[in-house]
Amino acid sequence: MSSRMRAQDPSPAVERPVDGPRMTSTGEPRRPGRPRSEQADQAILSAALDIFAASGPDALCIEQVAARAGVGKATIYRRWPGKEEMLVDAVGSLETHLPVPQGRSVRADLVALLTAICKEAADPRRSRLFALLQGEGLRYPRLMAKYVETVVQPQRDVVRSVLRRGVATGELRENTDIDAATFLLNGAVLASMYGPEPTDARHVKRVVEELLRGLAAR
Amino acid sequence: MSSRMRAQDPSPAVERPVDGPRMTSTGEPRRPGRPRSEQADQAILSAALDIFAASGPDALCIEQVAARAGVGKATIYRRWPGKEEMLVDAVGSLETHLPVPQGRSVRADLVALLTAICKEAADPRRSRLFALLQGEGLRYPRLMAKYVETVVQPQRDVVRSVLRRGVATGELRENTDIDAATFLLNGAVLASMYGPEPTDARHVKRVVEELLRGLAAR
DNA sequence: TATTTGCGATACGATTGCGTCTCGTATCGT
DNA sequence: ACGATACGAGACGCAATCGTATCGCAAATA
Repeated sequence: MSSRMRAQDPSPAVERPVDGPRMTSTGEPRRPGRPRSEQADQAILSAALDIFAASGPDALCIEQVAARAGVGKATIYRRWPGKEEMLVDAVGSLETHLPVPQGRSVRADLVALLTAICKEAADPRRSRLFALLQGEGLRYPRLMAKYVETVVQPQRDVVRSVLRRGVATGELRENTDIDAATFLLNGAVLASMYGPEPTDARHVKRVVEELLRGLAAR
Repeated sequence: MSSRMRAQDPSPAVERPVDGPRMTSTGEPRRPGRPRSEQADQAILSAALDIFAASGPDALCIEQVAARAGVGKATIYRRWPGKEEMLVDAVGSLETHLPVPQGRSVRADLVALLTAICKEAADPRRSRLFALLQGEGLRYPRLMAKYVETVVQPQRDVVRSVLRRGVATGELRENTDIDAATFLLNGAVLASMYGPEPTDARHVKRVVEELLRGLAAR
């Protein structure tokens, strides 16, 4: 859901018969006059993400976004009342593509998942966004919440489901602490984002391996 | 080392006989005139850290720092040429107090260390600093480097030394992947800094426990 | 005491980004 | 055609912050 009622959505409650040209592509009633450009929408959000990644939420300025998107400032202010609202929608436009766990083994599933997450994180748009939100989250709570909802939560949910299934099938200890394990796994990915190295597949494999085996000597 | 030559340190190479009042507390030659106020130094650095934690490196402005420190702007510009140089020294003034590993067991040492690290991280000055640097590190490389040198590196070194000693004493598997384990441990602490919960001692214990035992069923 | 430097305070011009507004043009429904 | 709305472009005034300069006073050396 958008963070703000758009001008072209006067009221979702208004019902109209389906009669072709009066409806937008989303099936809602349409206002007279020239419709807003979907292309401009996308260009703005994309430019916002790029500049956000490059500059952070403070240094990002509407004028830059407008310039890069090739639109006028008014075109942005017509859609969002301010910087943060625009960014919330920009973050919401991100999509997370995670592999579906194959279920052959917890090890294979975790490696596949963490590899995919690290790969996504290698996209500067996401890694910078992520890192910046770590720091600015407190000052941009809605932005932070949107990011967690859009990106973080799905990742964490999949990891947890893999761990839980591992316990169910007996591949993992019965009394495995799912929360602690999730912390360890998420954290390892996280910590890998500091360094300059882009976290290759071997690294992920080693981390999963160590966690499954445990450090303690037998 | 300071990021900048202070005016009162014209040249470390100049040698002078020790003759009491002509020397500063650091034993360096002294200029005529009123010496700079150590109190102002400390007030500025402290205020800078506070405001940095509250606002981030962009929103932090010299005027605010001067106001909170109770000094004039000129007193700041007399010491540092700009914002980043001041912040580098401010970060350098942080001190890390880590417990010395007792060596009774890897488990106990790790729990003690991670607990201390989490506790330090609960200080907003540090946690916000840390989080902000995650995001702004690329734009403030010297600041980031100073923080890593002052805070991160010591922590990582101690954790690694504990793991290594564990391998030496046989408490940990001989072929333990120290790098991967360090990632897991650091990451778990890191990941815990997202949530609103302040990462209590129980959490740390569980994380260490799971990592030592391993998730895999026997 | 004379000199030198630091002090807090504040005024200053320059720069930057904000959010509003107004152009003339383009694209819709009627 | 006509009214309505969106478009790109950019001018405008406002506020914040920058870094410099200048007060008169304080604290040190010589």
